[in-house]
Amino acid sequence: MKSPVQDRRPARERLLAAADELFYEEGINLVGIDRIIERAGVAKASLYDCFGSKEELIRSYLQQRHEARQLRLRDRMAKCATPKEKILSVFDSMAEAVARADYRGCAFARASAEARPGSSVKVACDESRAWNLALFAELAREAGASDPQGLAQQLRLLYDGASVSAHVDGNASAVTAARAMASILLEAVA
Amino acid sequence: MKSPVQDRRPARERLLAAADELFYEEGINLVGIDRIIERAGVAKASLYDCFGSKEELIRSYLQQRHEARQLRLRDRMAKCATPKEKILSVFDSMAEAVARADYRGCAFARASAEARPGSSVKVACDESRAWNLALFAELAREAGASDPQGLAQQLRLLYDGASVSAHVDGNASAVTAARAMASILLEAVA
DNA sequence: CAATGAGTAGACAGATCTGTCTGTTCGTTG
DNA sequence: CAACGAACAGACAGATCTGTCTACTCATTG
Repeated sequence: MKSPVQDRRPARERLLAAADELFYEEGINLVGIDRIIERAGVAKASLYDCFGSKEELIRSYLQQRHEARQLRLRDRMAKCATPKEKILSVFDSMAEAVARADYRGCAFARASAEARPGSSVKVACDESRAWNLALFAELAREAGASDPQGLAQQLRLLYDGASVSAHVDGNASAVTAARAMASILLEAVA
Repeated sequence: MKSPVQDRRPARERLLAAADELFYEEGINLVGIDRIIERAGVAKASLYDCFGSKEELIRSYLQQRHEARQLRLRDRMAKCATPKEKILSVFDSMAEAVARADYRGCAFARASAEARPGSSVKVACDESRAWNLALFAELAREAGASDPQGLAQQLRLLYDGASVSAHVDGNASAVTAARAMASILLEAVA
């Protein structure tokens, strides 16, 4: 009677894939459980078997995005010769993301805006941000900056600004502008 | 029997004041009608008489914030001698806001993240952003920039980045850093 | 074959939210 | 005084959301 399962991936994977699409596109609060299980082609009970709660599903969705982003950046940086190039490649990575039609800004910034303070969702967002800053600081140190923390803060400021503008205004040139400003900051390090 | 109305301001004002506090502090989707009317000390029917819907109340809340911000900036800029000082005073205004204990980031960015695409809330956010950019562009033109639009975009990028960092990380020094970078951009105009 | 475990469909409870409606109080004004 | 409008309290409808629960299917495995 019922349609057979076409997608042979386990329920957990299909749920995460559906969550990734829907949560990112429309926001974690506007998307309900029912739409996720419908898109995933999964029973509600399976969701609660796998994740236990919507909150935990959101956390897993964010963690998955964070890890994917880490991989993407590591791949890209591995092709760079110098720390400075690695820093700029972070902006190149953003430019690539922004160019996609389904770009909706930083997933963590968006989730953070919707999350209850102190929730595990908020914690996941903060961890991702901390990693970003640490990455910039590490690269700034390798590049020989006299104040790596300060430079890292400046770089992230540019990164955040570009992300906001690219998303809200649909203005991809903001990323280019941010990269150019970052490049100027790096020239000063010499 | 019932307690008399202590606050003599009309219901509309009290509703807007309550909305301003709650929506800004916790987000437009997490705050329900009931909590607003309770804080305002107003009957539910009054809310719907005044605004017609929650959506319209949110729109009015954002409009009120936008107008208050315009006034604040105009006041501050009136005390500045040069266009460059006026531009930097925008960052000073943000520094002042960030220093407040109840700072929760840009109200428009937050509302925008929670709003449905195409909603009147989204439109209000876009209008506010457009005004910001136009202000920077106008001042950049007065300052004699060769590419006022480009400079304005850079300035807003710094502004957005500082706002995000100050809010999410609770890091007020981001505003100082953004102001310093803006100052460098302006020196280059000279 | 029998047992197990993963998955499915869908009803249901309980909470919450927006918006409507009824009926009342009270100050102002004609 | 009488009429009116603005505000009040609160019940109610209808939708939606999270999370639980029952009962069924089916493939794998001992």
